[in-house]
Amino acid sequence: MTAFGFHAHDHAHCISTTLHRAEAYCAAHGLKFTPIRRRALEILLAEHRALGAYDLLAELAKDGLGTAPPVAYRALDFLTKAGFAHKIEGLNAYIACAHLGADHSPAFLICTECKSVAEAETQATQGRLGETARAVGFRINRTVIEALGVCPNCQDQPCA
Amino acid sequence: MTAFGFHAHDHAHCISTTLHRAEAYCAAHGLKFTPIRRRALEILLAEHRALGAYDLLAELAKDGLGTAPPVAYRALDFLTKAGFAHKIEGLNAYIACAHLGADHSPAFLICTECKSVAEAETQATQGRLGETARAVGFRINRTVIEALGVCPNCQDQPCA
DNA sequence: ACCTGAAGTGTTATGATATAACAAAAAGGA
DNA sequence: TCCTTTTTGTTATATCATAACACTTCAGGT
Repeated sequence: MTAFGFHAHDHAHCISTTLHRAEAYCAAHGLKFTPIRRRALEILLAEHRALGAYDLLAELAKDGLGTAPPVAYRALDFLTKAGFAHKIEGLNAYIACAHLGADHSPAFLICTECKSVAEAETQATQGRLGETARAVGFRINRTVIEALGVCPNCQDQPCA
Repeated sequence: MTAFGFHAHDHAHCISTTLHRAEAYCAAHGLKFTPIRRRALEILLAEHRALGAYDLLAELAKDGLGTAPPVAYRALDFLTKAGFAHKIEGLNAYIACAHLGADHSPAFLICTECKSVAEAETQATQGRLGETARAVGFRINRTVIEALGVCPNCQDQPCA
């Protein structure tokens, strides 16, 4: 059990169902869910926190799945392109997608105390940014929306 | 002249007024607007584009203002803390603030073709992200809001 | 079964971004 | 002046990311 959207939940279940969904998605789209890629997703899913590429690599190395940086970056490249993971730009770190399957524009609430991350949905084309874009004729391809702050759990423990 | 919010404008004037505003702000707040810091802001202002720290350093070096990375990072640290510049997380690059003086939550429209950047204002606590944050009790300290896409100028020149 | 081409993997090296640490100099107040 | 704080100069190193190339694996066509 760990924070998910800052709430406790059945984490083992959450991991296994997501892995199965990823498997199904790959089968349906002709993508190869190789051992390295599968294990990388599993590692990211093990925490609802952003992991650095080298942290991921260290975990992969423990399983004998590779030791050089490209191993981790290739896996992350696959996972992010497939929509199974996202990069948190503000942290140079990576996190498993919480809404696997849907083609979406994620937004993140990142706790700077405990490093846990919650994923929210946004409609980038709505809101002030979308208005501004339309007003000046800017075409949006991708959005990076991240809020840094303090999650409810950490607010309850002010001096932890 | 270069793009500003993707529109042409009197750029020399824009640089000098912003520098003067920064000077006034520093005087009013007891901050030291040293030659390195002033020149760094001037360099960032010279383009409405995001510049890498090492690009900035190269420019500073031309003026004999330093050659080692900390020189650039210290200047950027000062400028960002003073609100004179922002970091574009999606590019690991830095840009002069277009709304100097106001304490604000900037949002950016970043053209991936010509690298020009427009700065918009947002109210982070409004919109979907703010709703979600309030709903789960998350306290937002800082937001990163960036849209990557194609500016109107580059849409007009599809095969440039 | 065989070839072939595309995708994936192993590995070395390097590039790009950023900071730690500490000494020297400058600025500003008591 | 003297002392403290801030800024600067410099070396070294940490951290994040990719280029390049050889080798392997696997699916599809014949």
